[in-house]
Amino acid sequence: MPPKSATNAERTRERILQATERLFLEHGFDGTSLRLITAAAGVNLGAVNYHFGSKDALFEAMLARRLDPLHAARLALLDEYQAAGQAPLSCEQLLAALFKPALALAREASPHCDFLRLLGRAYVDPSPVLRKLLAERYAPAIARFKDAFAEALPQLSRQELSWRLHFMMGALAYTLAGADAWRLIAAIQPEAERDDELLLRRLTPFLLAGLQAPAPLLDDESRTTPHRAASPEESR
Amino acid sequence: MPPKSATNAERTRERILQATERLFLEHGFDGTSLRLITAAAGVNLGAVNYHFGSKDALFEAMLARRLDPLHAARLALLDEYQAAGQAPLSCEQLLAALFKPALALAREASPHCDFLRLLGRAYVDPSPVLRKLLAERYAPAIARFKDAFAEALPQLSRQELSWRLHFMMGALAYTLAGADAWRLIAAIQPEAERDDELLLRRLTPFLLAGLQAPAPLLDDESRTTPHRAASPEESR
DNA sequence: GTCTATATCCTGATAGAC
DNA sequence: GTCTATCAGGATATAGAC
Repeated sequence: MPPKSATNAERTRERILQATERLFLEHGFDGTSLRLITAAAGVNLGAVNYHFGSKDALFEAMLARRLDPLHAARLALLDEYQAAGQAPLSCEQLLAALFKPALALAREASPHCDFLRLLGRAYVDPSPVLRKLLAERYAPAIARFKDAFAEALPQLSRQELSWRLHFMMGALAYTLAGADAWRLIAAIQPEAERDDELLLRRLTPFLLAGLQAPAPLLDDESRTTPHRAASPEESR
Repeated sequence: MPPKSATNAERTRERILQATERLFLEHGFDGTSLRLITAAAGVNLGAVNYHFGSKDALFEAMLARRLDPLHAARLALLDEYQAAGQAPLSCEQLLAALFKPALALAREASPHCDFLRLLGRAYVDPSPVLRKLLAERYAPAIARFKDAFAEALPQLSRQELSWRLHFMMGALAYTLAGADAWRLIAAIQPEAERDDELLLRRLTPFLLAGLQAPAPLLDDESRTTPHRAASPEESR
């Protein structure tokens, strides 16, 4: 691909993709109209459908361009760790296999793309289009990590583990997305700081402790009656 | 709602609010059109603007109806705990002051309203309308909890605490929202289980451990990732 | 007062001109 | 190949009938 073959068409495509990324971060899928995108990219409305076919396909292309390499790198690192020794991997290692590729790509892509925020937003966006895309595309990669976590945390029941990973995913996605409910609500977050590496280094001990916490004492996994006697209202 | 004194208008209002709650859970703010709402509620489009004035005002009314009592109850419980003893409250107590009113209202409102899911969705929705609403309306309540957490976790710097609360909020909101990225992606979540109380009892030890985890050593390399000696361009 | 009918703008998509 | 002009339907909001 010599500089001459970087045709006008390819540069148009690129401008559309970058505008889509940026606007998606701010407005989500439903809130980002094609007109907003084309206005920001300085291209015509029809160009989107010419290059990508539809809004759905455009967003799929935009996300796949960033997330495919991420998941490939994550699995490669997981493979590497698993090949290194026969003992089960630790939670630290698994978090590293999840975070390090993300950080590397974030550094690589920046400043064109706020990569980690894009990742978070994709995970919390309510649009069925994105949910379905993520579900279909990245299920195998995530399932491998789930199995690895199951080995790292054998004391947890499969159900308990599922929930813990869900909690972890929530803290991660919400934080990355900058879904700043608390920041807005209570000025909780210091103004300037937005250092991806620092953020993940703060997040890691929180998640590790949460994952390794003792399992809660539940009265019975198959509770038939939610006994109101032990209900929290009366106790103090 | 008394059966006879409920005028036609009031019942229309109520049907609109209930439809809005249900559809917002599924589609988010941007994805929930007034047409969708009026079709579900069996009322005319104009009725919404007559009763509420605008889409924004409708969603504000819908959320305030649920979240105002929640935050009032949370603050009342916090007051009660703080009045009981002069020692700083524990994290357990603070989580209880956050969770117990939510659970009580969830039980009360159900099955008309999936209260906790509504709460979570409101926190993760990308729409600026909702973000602004939550920020302006519930800032004082949340700030009080932040101060209380600062007393409960004196070993954490203010900045570290801010992040931990942010992480906690993420796990909470994401889980409550049923933002089922991982569920969809990896069938992580067991099918049937959706028991609010059980969910919060699983979440509590995770959050407690995370909040109380030792603070990361940010300038020391002793807590870097395992297995790999060389981290990619460690420049700080 | 309450809701029907309508107005006006915006959305995603396409057919066809350059 | 790329973009202009335009479509049919959906978006919110309002003017006016009962």
